[in-house]
Amino acid sequence: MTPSQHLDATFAALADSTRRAILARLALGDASVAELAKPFAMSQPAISKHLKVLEHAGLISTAQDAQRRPRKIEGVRLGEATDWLAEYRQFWDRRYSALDELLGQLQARPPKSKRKRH
Amino acid sequence: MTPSQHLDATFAALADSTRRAILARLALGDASVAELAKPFAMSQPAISKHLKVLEHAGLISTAQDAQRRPRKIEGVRLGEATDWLAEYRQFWDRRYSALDELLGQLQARPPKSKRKRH
DNA sequence: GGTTATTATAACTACATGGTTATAGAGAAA
DNA sequence: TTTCTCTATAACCATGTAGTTATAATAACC
Repeated sequence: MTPSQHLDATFAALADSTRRAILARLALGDASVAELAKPFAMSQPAISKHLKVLEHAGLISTAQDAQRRPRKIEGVRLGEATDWLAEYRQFWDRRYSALDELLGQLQARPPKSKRKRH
Repeated sequence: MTPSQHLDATFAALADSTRRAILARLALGDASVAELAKPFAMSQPAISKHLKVLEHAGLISTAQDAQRRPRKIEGVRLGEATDWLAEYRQFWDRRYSALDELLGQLQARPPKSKRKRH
């Protein structure tokens, strides 16, 4: 898979509130399919499908414990998605620009002398 | 739209390489539909559809200039998506944990004495 | 007015997605 | 061996998505 295809799969997997809730649960620790399905008014096969989408995107992995198939969160793709979004920080984050950064520093620790002007 | 629906729309809009490329172009400055369509081997109506998806997600807005409908990038939703992802930083970012932070500091400036062991 | 440029909309096709129910399979338990 | 538990898979349905071509709408230009 190319990096672009990774982003396709990652963002598509995150574009569903059920799957985001599953990730939120897995952030607290690994969990079986039955545990993951419990909070939802949805059949077990539906949850298995969501898990397949998440795993295809590389956001989770599967282990084995008797009949159970506990899922575990995997961070790499989330990091890549965050990296992609970081390129657009300037469009919402006031702290982004070098000027703002400088102004913030000046406000926190105003220089006493040797101020340069132009 | 609820915050969850915003995330649905945002992540779904980002799950397509054409739309991500359009955002990358708009990050360089506002652009008309024709300008946005030029790099793609795709019909103009197809681009208009992608723009509609992006606008529905609140990632871009439309202005008017004669027949032209220049698009502009809007950062708010990108920021919300980043905020959501930030909750999972610990799963990929080594710098996240307080322990790692401390270890990094120790490595940068190793203490000369009073080293504790266990 | 007639033409040209820019963009949107409509109608259509092919395929993906998100859900269902029914069933199969693998492993533990009795 | 039989039964129970846990999970996956198959078949199906409704809807959404991504593209197409054809056409309409709007504004500028001659």
